[in-house]
Amino acid sequence: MPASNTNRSRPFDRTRHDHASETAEDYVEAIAEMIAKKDICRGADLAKLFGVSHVTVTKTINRLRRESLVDAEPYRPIRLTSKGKRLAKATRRRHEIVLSFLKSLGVSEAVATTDSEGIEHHVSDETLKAFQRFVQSRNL
Amino acid sequence: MPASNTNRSRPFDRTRHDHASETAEDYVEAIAEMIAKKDICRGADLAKLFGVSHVTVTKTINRLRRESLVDAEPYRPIRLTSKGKRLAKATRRRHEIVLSFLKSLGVSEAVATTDSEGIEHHVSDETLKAFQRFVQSRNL
DNA sequence: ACATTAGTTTAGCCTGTGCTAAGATTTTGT
DNA sequence: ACAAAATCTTAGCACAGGCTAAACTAATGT
Repeated sequence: MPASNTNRSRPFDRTRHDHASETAEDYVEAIAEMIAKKDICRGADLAKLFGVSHVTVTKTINRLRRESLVDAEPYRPIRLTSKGKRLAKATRRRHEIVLSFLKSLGVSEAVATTDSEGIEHHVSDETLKAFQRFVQSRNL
Repeated sequence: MPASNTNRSRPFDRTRHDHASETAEDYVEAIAEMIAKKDICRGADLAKLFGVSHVTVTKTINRLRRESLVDAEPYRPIRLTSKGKRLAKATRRRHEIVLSFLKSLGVSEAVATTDSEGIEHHVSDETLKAFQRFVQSRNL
């Protein structure tokens, strides 16, 4: 969530809600990627990807539906709403910047992949811009 | 937790447990800092610092006690066990590296402070070393 | 067509982290 | 000494995200 990341008033404002939106970001990003790759996204795929049970996926998807990020009838593949697509796009952009930044810094591909997953949700717009500047300066 | 951070086998291995250990890290770090500063740490201080109710603090402290990170009798100030102190020290080191790294990158003090809070828990040893190298190279 | 398999949902449980309200204990001020 | 203030605990609720077991629906193969 680019906007809310910027407006974090004070430190230590990370609560249950922050965790929930991180999960939301991970899900919409993964859903968008799967649809791009295989034209379809099923809960079972997400369960495998995230290493959780399909039941957990169902529950989370229901929450995302409540939040109008995801659009899916029972027993049907999962799609993103336009709101979900927007969030997925923003999350992906952020993720890519963090990943290429870590690689530019000299972190190995494997570790950069893992760490960028964790870091992407905690990077403000200002820091993201600093990351971009750095990558750009390295790729001259 | 430096060790477990390094050994993350695959991406997306962040579960309830990861969130719980982030909380643990934040708590022991804060407790150590308060004791260093004011010689004493009370739940009410933590509640104010983290912006949660004191009841939430009590519950979390109870969990940390179960995990032998914290040592406290009822209605008494909170202390760290040696395990807690070790974790606090490691967390603090990590935090400081991330913070000075962000500042070296040109991120403002305020934003670096906030972002380092979020990022510190997701940085592997390899990435941390890359951060250190960068800071060092800037401070020549 | 229909049985098997794959995928999904529902029910019911647990833990962590959040809350308010109410009660208990310590500390503090007079 | 003791009332007021500060601090802490307990009880009881909510929600997110984890699980297994069991039931249901859809897709697939012969």
